[in-house]
Amino acid sequence: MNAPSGRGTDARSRILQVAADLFHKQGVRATSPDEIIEVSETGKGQFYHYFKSKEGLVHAVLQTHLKAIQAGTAPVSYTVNSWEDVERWFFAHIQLQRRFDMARGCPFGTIANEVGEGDELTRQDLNLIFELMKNKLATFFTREKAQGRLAVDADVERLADFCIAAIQGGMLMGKIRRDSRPVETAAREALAHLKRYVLAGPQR
Amino acid sequence: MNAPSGRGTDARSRILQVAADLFHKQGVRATSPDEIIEVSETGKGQFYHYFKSKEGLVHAVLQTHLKAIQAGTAPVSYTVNSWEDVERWFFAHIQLQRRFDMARGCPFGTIANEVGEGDELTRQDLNLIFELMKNKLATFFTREKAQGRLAVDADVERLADFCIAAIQGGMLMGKIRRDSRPVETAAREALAHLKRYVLAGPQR
Amino acid sequence: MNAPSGRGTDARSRILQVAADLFHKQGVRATSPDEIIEVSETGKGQFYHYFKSKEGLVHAVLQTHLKAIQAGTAPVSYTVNSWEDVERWFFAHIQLQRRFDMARGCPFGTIANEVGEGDELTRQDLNLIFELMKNKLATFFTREKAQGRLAVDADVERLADFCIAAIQGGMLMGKIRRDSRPVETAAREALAHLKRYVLAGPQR
Amino acid sequence: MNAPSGRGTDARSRILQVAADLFHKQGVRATSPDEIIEVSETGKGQFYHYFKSKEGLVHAVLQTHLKAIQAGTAPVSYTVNSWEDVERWFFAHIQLQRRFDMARGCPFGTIANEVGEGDELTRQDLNLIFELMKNKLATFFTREKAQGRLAVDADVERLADFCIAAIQGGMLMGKIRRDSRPVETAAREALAHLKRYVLAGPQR
DNA sequence: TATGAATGAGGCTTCATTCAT
DNA sequence: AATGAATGAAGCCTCATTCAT
Repeated sequence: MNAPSGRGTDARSRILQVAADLFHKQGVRATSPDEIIEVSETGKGQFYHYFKSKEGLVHAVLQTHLKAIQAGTAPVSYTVNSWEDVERWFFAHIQLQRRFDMARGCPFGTIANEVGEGDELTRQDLNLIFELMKNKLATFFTREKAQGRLAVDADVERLADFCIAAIQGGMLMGKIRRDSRPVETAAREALAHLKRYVLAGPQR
Repeated sequence: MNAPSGRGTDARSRILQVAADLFHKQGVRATSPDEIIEVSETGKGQFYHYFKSKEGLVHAVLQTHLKAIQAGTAPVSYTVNSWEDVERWFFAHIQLQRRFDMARGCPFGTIANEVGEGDELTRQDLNLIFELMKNKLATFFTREKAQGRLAVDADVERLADFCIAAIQGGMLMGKIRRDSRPVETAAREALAHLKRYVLAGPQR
Repeated sequence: MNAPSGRGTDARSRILQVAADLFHKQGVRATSPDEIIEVSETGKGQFYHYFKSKEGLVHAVLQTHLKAIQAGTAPVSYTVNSWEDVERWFFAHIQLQRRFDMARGCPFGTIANEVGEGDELTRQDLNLIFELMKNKLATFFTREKAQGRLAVDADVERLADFCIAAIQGGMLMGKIRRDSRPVETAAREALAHLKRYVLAGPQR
Repeated sequence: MNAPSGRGTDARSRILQVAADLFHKQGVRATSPDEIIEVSETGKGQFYHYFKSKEGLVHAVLQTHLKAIQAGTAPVSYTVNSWEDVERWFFAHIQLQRRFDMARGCPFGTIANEVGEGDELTRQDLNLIFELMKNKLATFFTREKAQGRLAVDADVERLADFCIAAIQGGMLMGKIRRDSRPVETAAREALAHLKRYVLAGPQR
């Protein structure tokens, strides 16, 4: 995602980083190219040189997020190989939100909320991200099930979707209450629900 | 101003209705006073005669929503007196979303997602709405518990928060997938979770 | 100037009073009918019932000032019958300005400054006020001269104009320095200049 | 931005020139960015590219005036090295006013009169200009005094302030009478007052 | 790569006034 | 005499983008 040099401080990366942060903080609509340009200390020309439009930048930002998730370099680890990882996944979201004093929601949820009928591209980009998240969870559940540690009537896909919905909704409530308890509740109840499907399973 | 008769066709109501719809459809930021004025067929002056600013209009819209919830005239019924009502509550949200072809989220969630550090007033307004929603649910759970039909270890407040988080997250996912299944899943799993706390209860 | 009843608190007077104050404080252009209406606690209708336009109000305000000067009820006494009165005249302006923390200039000068090519009516109204001021001063000087107490080469009209210019300029400088010394200086130097024309004169 | 060559035909200079003229003609409040944009044949974007706000433009205009005074390129010469220069200074103001058919006042006085409690920046800018004017006069008076050509009881600072007040007040009166005589009077009387402090002085 | 001038549509708000009751 | 709904032009400013260097 960075320039091949990997310096990470070239204009393109700076714009990308600043944009990601501002989008998270205030949303896409509320963030103007001008603001990004100013904060990233680049020029107008640079902006439109690297990204053909604001929409193009949103795409690039989401791609960057996607790659970070895949590479495991995102602030939240989406790799799930154990029940502890599931818990970690939930609580990492809460941590993230706390880092911003409960004034922000999920970086993807925030952008997702803003997509309108015309933003098909952005919707697809977000879809990819949420699909990836879902798969990471579902894959773990599937494995557990295969090993007889999850109830046969557990629908792994649905459980994954449920996790994402719970954390997204929780973060939204956390943001508007400016209180971490709503998210914590959502996470804990969701976990409690998941655990009901867990079986003793064969000893490893 | 608003005649007690509730005619609903005066400029103020028209603006309020149009604004509520556009805010739901595309968010607050993406909706300009000009657009509201045009669609509601009023004049610029009228807009600022009735609402001192766009923020003031948002406040008025949210107040209207709040009153509609309290009065039971909202498109979703927030009155919960039975487990069927809880189900109805979940599915009414899904219905609402389906009515708009899964292109919109929750009217409150959409606005909530957009609040920034400066929109303290709006945040408070939303808080009131979500508190009300929560209370309606929590009150029912409390009653059930009092009658021995809910497990003693069920935290009614948390269960209510969990319901709201699940439906909010579900609707957001539904919108970005443009598919009703994610919400349905969220609703069903949440319900399943709730039901686990239900006891046989004393015969009436 | 008030309604015949002289109550002084009817809508018309209230508007007039508020307008005079706001015009003095911030000028005519910066004062909107809406602001006057709000502060005077009247309604739109009242405003346009009593004054056919904002310009009409300016006219009425200036007429009121003129009448107050004539009646001797203005905050500054424009009656000049002795050299002490001349001094009083100068220092009353300074007092007035001090009352407003040196944040305002002369009520007439402030309005005068704003007249443009199109405001012929307002210009005439101000002319009348300044003519009146000038006459009050010139009349005194003439009397003094007739009694042999003023040098024969003293041009009474010019001395009067000079007094007005000095105090107007002084007040302007006082306002932009937010310091009373510039006006005081202007007043004192002007007075010193006038005194040079004074003769011992016949004993009374 | 402003090329050192001083071409004066780039957008920024054009805006500055047009603004200075319109501010002088009709005041700051009566001059809209749109009008400046139209007359200067630039675009809205240009305006806000070069000046962050209307207030910023006022600041730039006043800075330009200040520099012109310092550089001696202003329409009125503020350099005073002799009594003829003092006279020239007074009459240059009158000339300036006559050039505009007595329909305008002093470019600085006009802006000064409009400053309100909130325009601290503008007030400071004007202060600088008037201070500069005052110093140019006071410096000359001081020199004269040092050379024994001015009465020892002459307060040079006060005389300078007095000159400025007289000319400012005179111009204001000139504008509202649309007659040059009031200013001329103010100038002549002020000069007469100054001359009273002049001593024969040592022969050069 | 990089800079920043230029463009014009549009966003939010206030203005002065008129009209109907 | 009084109220406040209605109107639309205008005021100040930001937006997303393109262009020339």
